[in-house]
Amino acid sequence: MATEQIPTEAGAGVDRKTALSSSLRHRILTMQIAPGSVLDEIALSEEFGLSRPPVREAMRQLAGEGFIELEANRPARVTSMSYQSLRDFFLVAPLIYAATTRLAAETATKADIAGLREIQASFRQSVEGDDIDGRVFYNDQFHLRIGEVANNPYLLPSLRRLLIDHARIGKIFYRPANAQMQDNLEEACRQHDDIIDAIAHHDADRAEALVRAHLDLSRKNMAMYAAPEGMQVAIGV
Amino acid sequence: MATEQIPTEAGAGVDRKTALSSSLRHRILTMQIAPGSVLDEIALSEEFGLSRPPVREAMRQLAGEGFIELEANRPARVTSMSYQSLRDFFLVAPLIYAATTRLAAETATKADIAGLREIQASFRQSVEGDDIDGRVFYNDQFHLRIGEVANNPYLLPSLRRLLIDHARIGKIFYRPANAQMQDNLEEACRQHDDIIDAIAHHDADRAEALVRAHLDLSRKNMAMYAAPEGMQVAIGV
DNA sequence: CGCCTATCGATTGTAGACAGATTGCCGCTC
DNA sequence: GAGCGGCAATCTGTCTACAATCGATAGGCG
Repeated sequence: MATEQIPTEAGAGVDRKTALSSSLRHRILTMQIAPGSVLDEIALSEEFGLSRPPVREAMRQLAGEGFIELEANRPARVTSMSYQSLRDFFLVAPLIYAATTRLAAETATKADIAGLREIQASFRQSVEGDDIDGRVFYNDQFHLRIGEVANNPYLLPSLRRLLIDHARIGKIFYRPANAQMQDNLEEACRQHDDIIDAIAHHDADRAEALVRAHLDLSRKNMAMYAAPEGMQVAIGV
Repeated sequence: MATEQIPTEAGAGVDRKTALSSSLRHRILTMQIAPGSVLDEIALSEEFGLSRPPVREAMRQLAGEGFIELEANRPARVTSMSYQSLRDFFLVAPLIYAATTRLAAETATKADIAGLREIQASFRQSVEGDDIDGRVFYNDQFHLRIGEVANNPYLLPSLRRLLIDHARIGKIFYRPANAQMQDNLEEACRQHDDIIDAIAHHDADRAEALVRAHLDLSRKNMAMYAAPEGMQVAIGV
């Protein structure tokens, strides 16, 4: 267990607790830690040079965000996934994604657009390179940022929860399997660009349509067994 | 500080940490602790006979649920509310409430219906009596239970977040001010009954329409300054 | 031979005490 | 007299150590 790889994406050298949280989020999103796995408090405290209480605090927080599940007198486990999860996901995702994207299109500033383009640049780089975890991570960051631009505290919790499993579903299904999937990936990348454009032009209708198509692409990319049509949403603010 | 009043609604004598969480939730929902108030770790640890670490754990959890807000090296504060909050609330609430209610109508079992009726009985009792906190609390429980019946892990986080402010908005505006408001309150109570009926008959369309009307009633019950129309949702599963 | 039970080990939960940061106050200087 | 700087008190963040609970294994009984 000398593998001391600490991928603290934010590079928080001093704040080890933040590093712990970020690292765990990243590992869970990229399935370095599989759904259902147990998390050992002592191992984590040693890895990050902390004692157990702050580790436990971080656990509670991650549990609140939906990354892990806690049970009394039992070890923490990474939130599990099932076929039911997939069904639930594709039922709700269009609803939430469409709503956040619409709101983002209405309120985005130039700084917001710049931030989105920056993330998208990293995503495109991951797509062109062979960085699977990067794709998963920056796709997550992209949609999360849209949610932050939308800036509605009631919508964000569900978006965050969706994004966790969006990343994990992606990690499962977006393997470099065949040429068709590579095409789809590049299509997804173009859709990101188009979504940014629509948001930049405050075109909520187009942004919503694009994000729906974006989700449909994900859905079609995997076996159809778990994919209902999803809720339709028409927003008239 | 001999005031050892422990209003643990669940009466969890042994599990003091659960009692702490439940009590804080209840106090925040009923605005016994006002938005923006600071929470003193030491005072809470003394009140519930705990040391600070478990109190801090509970704080992290409550922060994840949206009840309080944490900042580094600063005291925990109850999540604040603003005019913007009200606007955001009525924009998103119809979307989430409609979706959860539809799903509940599709999946509810007889046991679920019985549970809803039980909560509704307590709500009606609070309405007929003069128990304002009871109204706030059981209305919260009613809609939360519908969310639990819907049983979609991606929808629940936002519903929970909405319900926090639904309760607090209710506490602000549903004072026993005038006869009109009393009428509205009784109307809301009848709507609850109707919603249960619609769910029991698996009539998703009717359930959705009812819950939208239910929210409109809330919206009309207060000054119109903060109330946009809200997003429309049409669900075709 | 199989099932139940009791004890042991390991892990979770908690307590009390210590370092680091922040805020408010007081005194000093201009 | 007003503004700035330093000091102290308080609170947050953390650590070490102890208690309680759970799971597994081994032994005994039917």
